[in-house]
Amino acid sequence: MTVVARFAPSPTGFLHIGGARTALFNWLFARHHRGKYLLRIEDTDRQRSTQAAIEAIFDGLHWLGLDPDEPPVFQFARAGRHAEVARDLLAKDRAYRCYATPQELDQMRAKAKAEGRPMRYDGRWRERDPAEAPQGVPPVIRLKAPQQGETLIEDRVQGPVTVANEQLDDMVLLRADGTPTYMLSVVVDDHDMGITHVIRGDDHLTNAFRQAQLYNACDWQMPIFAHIPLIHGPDGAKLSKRHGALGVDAYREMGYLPEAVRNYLLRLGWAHGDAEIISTDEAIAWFDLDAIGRSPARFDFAKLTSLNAHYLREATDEHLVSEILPRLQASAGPVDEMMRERLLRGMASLKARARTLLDLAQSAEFYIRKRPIPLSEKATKLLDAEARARLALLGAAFERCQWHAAELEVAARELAEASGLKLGEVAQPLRAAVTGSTVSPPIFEVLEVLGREEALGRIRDSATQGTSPISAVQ
RNA sequence: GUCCCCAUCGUCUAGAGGCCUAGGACACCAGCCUUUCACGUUGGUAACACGGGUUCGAAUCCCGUUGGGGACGCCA
Repeated sequence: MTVVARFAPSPTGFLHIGGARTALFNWLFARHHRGKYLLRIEDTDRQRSTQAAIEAIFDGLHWLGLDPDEPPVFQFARAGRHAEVARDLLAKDRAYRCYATPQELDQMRAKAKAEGRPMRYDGRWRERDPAEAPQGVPPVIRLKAPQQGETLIEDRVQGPVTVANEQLDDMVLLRADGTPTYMLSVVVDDHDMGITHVIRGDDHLTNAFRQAQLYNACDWQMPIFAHIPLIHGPDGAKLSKRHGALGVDAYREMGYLPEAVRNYLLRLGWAHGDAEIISTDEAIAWFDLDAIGRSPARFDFAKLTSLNAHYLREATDEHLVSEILPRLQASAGPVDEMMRERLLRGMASLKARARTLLDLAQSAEFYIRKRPIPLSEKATKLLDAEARARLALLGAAFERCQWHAAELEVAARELAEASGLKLGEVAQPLRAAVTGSTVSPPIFEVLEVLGREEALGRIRDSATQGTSPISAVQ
């Protein structure tokens, strides 16, 4: 049997992180079994579905590398087919028209709650003669669900789960206006699309019982279900926006790499021994439903960030430069070819220190600043009269150097030694003058990348002019 | 309220009756490295929710308690 999996989001908001994980699991499962991974947009709620949300889902999936294997199916477009199945069921006496009004249903629920019974429709039109139908009330079509026995789901993650059929009521298939409900649409679409495995959030587990009844009523074979636990916030409660319930695009904006997000999501509720850093090929080879945990996982930004730092270090310098370029241009102005070259040469050291693309862009800014470069508060404080005097000496020494990191370092060490100073006492002012900050990649390497003219210029900008070197050292 | 599901360090998890003195990762703390910050590296703190069984033996199986989550729409 060829595996056909699907991701079926409703376009009522962005592609959130939980949805992304569901998509990832479906994608991995399909790849692992050399099957297909499809996308279905569940847009039957015309009020809440938006084009913007549809675009956000496509973009988010694309960014994560989870594009479907076939063009997406739009559920609303299939409403006719859904209604046809409902009429079919009606003809086969497996469904019936119900004329209960919303007010009646409200009363039913209130009464059931007061009596401590399940809040269900009582089936009052199930066997009633349609001739008794009230005038002018458009009926809904309900499934004639079994009333005895129990319904069993052999869930691949949760194991066998059963519910007594008395707990379930006769669900609405077709609304009074003739449009299909979600339950009907999902079952018909999954069947028609040849879906073999339904991998989705735990919140659908109870829906699966009702869907199972529908499959039976249609005499269709049921797909295999796998309900994966939801992602919770750090406090164990529902994931809130503040805690990560954001659109995938928000993670992109925060400077996370898609590889990192995927790796993080994969390890949320799934593990393969002690493996932490998992490549896509490994994930495909190892992924299976059996290893999915049954308990909900809490979202943890710290671990995501740590993974991101790893993938940042693994990324090519070229790629990272192009990733941060737009951000740099926005914050520090246009970037010319020479600056781009500097970024490229400095990237190896820069990326080892960054955790997100945001960090990276910020820490790279000094490479593209025009003189005189802005100094941070700490850098300004560091550059007191004494430090500036040292800089003047250092600049003079550098003038005589071949412009290589190693040689510049020797010159600085010699100067420090001659003045009875520690290297840091010379290097820190130098760093402040050249990068505008007290924190940077190794400073002699920075000097080399920056180039003789620019570096010497920056040193001159901060050095004390016309002060006697002798007095300045003291 | 009714039903369903879940329960190992702070977090993600390994663990499928003896390999467990409970392993790894993130976070945290300390040391080393070092011109700063990182990286790296060495070490450390830290968990089987509780109570009953079953068994020679239980983190692992069963029951209960507690705690958490989810579902109960003519939403999806």
